[in-house]
Amino acid sequence: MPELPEVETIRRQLEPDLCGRRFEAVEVLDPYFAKPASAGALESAASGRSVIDVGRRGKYLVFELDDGNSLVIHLRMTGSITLLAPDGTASPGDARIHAPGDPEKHLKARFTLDDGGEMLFADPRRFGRGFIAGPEALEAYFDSRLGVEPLSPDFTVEAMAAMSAGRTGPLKSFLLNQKGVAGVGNIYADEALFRAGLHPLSPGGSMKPEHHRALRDGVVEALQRGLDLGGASIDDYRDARGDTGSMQNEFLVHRREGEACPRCGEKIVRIVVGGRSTYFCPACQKRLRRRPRRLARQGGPGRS
DNA sequence: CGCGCAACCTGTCTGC
DNA sequence: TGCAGACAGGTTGCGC
Repeated sequence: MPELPEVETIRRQLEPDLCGRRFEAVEVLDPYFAKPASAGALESAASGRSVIDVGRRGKYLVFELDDGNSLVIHLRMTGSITLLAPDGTASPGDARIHAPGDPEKHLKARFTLDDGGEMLFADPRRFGRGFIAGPEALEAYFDSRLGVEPLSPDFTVEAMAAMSAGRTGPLKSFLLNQKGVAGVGNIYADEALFRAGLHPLSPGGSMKPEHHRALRDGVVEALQRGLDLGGASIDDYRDARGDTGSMQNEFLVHRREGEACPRCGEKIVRIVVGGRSTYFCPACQKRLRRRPRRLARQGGPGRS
């Protein structure tokens, strides 16, 4: 569920209320949450520590602690974080209320704050993870998994060209690979490709300079739109206040199979790419040829 | 190294 | 109503 816009929305809500606060108590209710480390290790490393900063890298939330270590949380598919006010105010999406059946069935971790508030992590599908890491280990962890931050100045047309060069896999898979652009998931990959006018099955390396720019811009615009709307709530997603986002009301193609393309009116099609549902407009998003056009002759404008 | 796909889990919805 | 099967925002590991 949560991709960059959703995670960033949560981060922005947590930051002002969490910075300067101390984790009075930390309870890991499901050992899966702390895997591969132990629940006890996470509890003891985080409890008693104050939060210096709340950051984000790709889809990871990073709570920087006062001892130099960081608590890192990834929501994966269905994880959610809910911040409860000191007075115990239960917001509409309160994980304990939202969960069907047993009120605490999906609650996986509880971080009690020194002002009486609570940060709750819930996750019905149990894919979400939390761990503690020192600065060097954390840098190595992210460096080995994540590429450029798409909303940073580093995400240039040149960067897009470099990371896609020579790739034979489909553009959709390329966007989902976090080592290229960090933070794009299934929703925003479809939206970005539509905005760029690119076919999800076109090979990454088939893009020409104008396509590099179009895709870079498409990714930025799709993510920024999602951020402006507080994320997309298809099913489970709620922000840290328990509210839904509204990006789902403005999907251009994602989950709109059979509906009219907002640009040309053609019916939107659903295919499966890399095991993931993929939606696009067959009229607006034409496939590119296998390889980029070569210079016609040896004597052409050379590479100086 | 790049790529495709199964696996990890649980819940919900659809079709028979 | 019951039940099998498909599908769901992500990432990792394995085989080729």
